[in-house]
Amino acid sequence: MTIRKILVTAALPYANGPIHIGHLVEYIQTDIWVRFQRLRGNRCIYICADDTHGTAITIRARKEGRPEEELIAQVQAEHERDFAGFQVSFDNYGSTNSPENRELCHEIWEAIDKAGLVKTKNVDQLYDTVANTFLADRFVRGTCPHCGATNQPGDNCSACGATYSPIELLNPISILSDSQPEIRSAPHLFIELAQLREFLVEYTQKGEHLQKEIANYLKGHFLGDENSAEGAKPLKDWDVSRPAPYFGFEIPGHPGHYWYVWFDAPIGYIASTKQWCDRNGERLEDWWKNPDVEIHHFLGKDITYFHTLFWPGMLKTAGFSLPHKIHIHGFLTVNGAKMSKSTGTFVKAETFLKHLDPAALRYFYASKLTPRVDDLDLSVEEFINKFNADLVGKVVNLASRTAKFVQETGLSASYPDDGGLFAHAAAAGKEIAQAYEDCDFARATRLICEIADRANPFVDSEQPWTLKKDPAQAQRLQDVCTISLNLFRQLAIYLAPILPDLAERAGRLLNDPLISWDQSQTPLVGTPVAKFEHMLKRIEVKDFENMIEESAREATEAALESEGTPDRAGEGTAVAFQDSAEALQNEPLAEECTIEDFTKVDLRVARIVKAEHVPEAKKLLRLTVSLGGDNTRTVFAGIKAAYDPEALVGRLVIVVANLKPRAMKFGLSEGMVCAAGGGGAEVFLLSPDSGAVPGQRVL
RNA sequence: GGGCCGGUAGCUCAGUCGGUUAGAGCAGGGGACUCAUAAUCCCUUGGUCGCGGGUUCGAAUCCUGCCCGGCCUACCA
Repeated sequence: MTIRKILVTAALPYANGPIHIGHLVEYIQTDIWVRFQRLRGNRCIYICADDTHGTAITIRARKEGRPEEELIAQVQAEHERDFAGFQVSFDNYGSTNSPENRELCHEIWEAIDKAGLVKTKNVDQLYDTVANTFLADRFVRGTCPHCGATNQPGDNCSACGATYSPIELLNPISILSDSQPEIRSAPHLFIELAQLREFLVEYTQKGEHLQKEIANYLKGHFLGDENSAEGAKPLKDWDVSRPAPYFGFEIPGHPGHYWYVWFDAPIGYIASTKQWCDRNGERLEDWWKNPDVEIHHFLGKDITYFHTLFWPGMLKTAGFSLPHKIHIHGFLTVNGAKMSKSTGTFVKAETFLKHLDPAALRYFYASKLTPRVDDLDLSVEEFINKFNADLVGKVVNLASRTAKFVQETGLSASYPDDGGLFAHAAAAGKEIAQAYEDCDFARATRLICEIADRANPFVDSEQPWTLKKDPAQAQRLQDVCTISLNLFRQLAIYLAPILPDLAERAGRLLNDPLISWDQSQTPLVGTPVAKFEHMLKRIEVKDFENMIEESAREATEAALESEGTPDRAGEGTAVAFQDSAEALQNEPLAEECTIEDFTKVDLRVARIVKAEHVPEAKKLLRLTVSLGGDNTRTVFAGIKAAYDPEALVGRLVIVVANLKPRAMKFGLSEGMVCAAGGGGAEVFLLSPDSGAVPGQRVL
C-alpha cells in the first residue's frame, strides 16, 4: 500500500475567547481522523493556529487596557493548553499574526492583483468619532428605517425582519462609545470573484471536494444554475480591505488599508505549515504546491462560505494546491437546546477538564459524528451511559477481569483456539477503517462495540476464576486470559484514534506499544503482563452536574465583572437573586426618552378570546383580543414556537393598542402583543396581576 | 415559499441489491455469577417501520402525495 501524504487543518479559533465544548467537536473530529491516518502508516500533519486579527480583538484589548499583541499571546497560550488537555495532536499551532503569514499574504495578494482580480470602490460606513474607528454592523444599534423599532442591530431588524445597511439606520448609536457615529466614505479593495466563476462551479460541483448538501447549498445561493429557469447568479465582489485603524496587516501599496480578517485567516493554514516545515527541514512547496499531497480542511457550517468560494479562488489564483476535501460539520446542542451561558451548558474546555475525563467527550463525539452536516446533541444521560456502558463495562472490563491471572506468567507462547473470535474481529477491521476514512465515526464505534459485545460472554463461559482454583488447569487459565487480553488489545487499537490514552495504557499493560493499525491483525503472545491499573474511571451523574453548576457560576461572575457592578450584596439586586447580566448585555438600554414619548404608546390590558395557527406562517399565531365589550381586534404575534393556541385563550395580555395597523400577508394586524425574551421558543408574554380588566391602560 | 436531511421498540440508532418471523445497545422485568470499577452473563417484555396511494410474486427499503421535526435560505411585513 502506498503511503499517502496528508495535510489536515481545523478552522482557526478566534483569539477573542476561550475554547468551549462546541469548538471541541471540530478539533476532536479532526484529531480522530488525523490519528487514524497516522495509525494506518500515512504521513499526516495536523495544522492549526489562532485567528488574531479584526475589530473584535482591538475592542477587547482596549477594554482591558493593553496592546492587541499581549491579548492574543495570552489567549493563544490558553487555547494551546486547552487543546492539549483534550489530546488534540497538532503538529504546529501558529498565529495569523506571524511574519510567515504576513509574507504569504503578500505573495498571494500579489498573484491575485496580477491576475487582474482587484478593484477599488468607495464604501460608505459608519465611523465612531469618539472611538476613532469604523464600525462593523454588529457594533451599531439604532432605529429600524422600515418599522421604526428602536435599538435594532446594524444589519437587520429583530422586530420586522427587514435587512438594511447600518448607514440606513435612524439614530444610529455606536455600542463602543454610545456616541452617534457619522457616515464616512473610504475606498475599499474588492476581489472580483465573478471572474473565477467557471472554476468555482467546476470545483464545487464536481462532487469530489464537498459534501453533497454543501455543493447544493452553494449552487442554490451563490452560483445558481445556468440550466435552470433562474439561470446563473452573479457572484458579488468580495470586500477584502478595511481602513485604519484595524488590527491586521497593511496592504502593500495601499497605506492605511488592511486586509480584512477573512483574507489573512485561511492563509494562516499555509503560514502555520511553513513554521512546521522550517522546524522540520521540510519545504513548503512540497506540501502546498504538490499534487501528491491531499489537503483536508475541517470546519463548521457557519464558515462554509469563506472556505468554499473565496478560499479555493485565492489558492487557484496564487498557484497553491486546492483542498482535496472540505469536511463540514454542524453545531453542538446540549440536551436538545443551544448552549447557553446562563444555564451552564456553555462549558469551557478548562471547566470540563476539572470535572470529567476528556476521553469521555472524545468518545461521545465520535459516537455521534457522521459525514453529514447535521447538528449534534449532547444529552447528559446518553453521554454518561455510553462511556460507562461501552468503555468501562465492556472494553476495559475485559482487561480488568483477566489481567491479574496472568501477571505471573505473561501471555501464552502461542495463540490458543478462541473459536474464531480474534479472526472475526480482525476481519471487521477493514470495515472499521473505511468508516474512519469516511469520517463516519458513529459507524466505527458501533462496529467496535459489536466486537466488544462478543468478548465478555467468552470470559463468562470460560470462568477463569474457577480455572484458577485447579492447578491442573493452569494452561487453560493462561490461554483464556491470553484470548481475553488480545481481544481487549484489538479493541484498544481500533479505538486508538478516539482514545489515545487508552491505547497507551493497553500497550503498557501488555508491554507492547500500540502504534499501528496492523497490530490488530495479529495476536500478541509470550509477552509479560504488567500489574493492572485503572484505565478509565466511571462517570458519576454528580460530576456532570458539578461541571454545569460551575459553568453557570462562571458565566454569572464574568457578566458581573464586565458590568462592574459595585453593589454586590445589595438586597433586591440582580446579584442577590443570581440573575445573569446576559440579557442586558445582549440588548443594551435604548436611548433616553421622555414621559411624553412613552405615553404616545397606548398599552392596554386585553383578553385573548381566540387563538389559531396561521397555516402558511412559520412563526405567527393569529390572535383575536378583546379590549372589553365588543371591542375586539386581530393581532398577529410571532409566538408560535413558544405557545399553543389553546393554552392562550382566556389569558390577559398587554397589547400596544394604538400601533398603526399593518397589512401582512395573512391579514391586517391591528396591534402588537408585548412579550420578553430572545425570540424563537424563548418568548414570554406579559400578563397583568390579577384584578386588571381588559381595556385598562398600562402606565 | 425554496433547498437539504430525517421520522424504525420508552431512549439512541442499525437495517446492504427489494427477499424468510424487522435488529442492536441502553432503559424495564426475571434469573445466574462473584474474576472485574454496583462491573459481567443468560432469559425476557416491548414495533401499524410517520400517514395514504402506487409498482411488485414480495416493500422499512423503489415511486408518488401528504403530515411532522431539524438545518439552511428567502419572501411578506
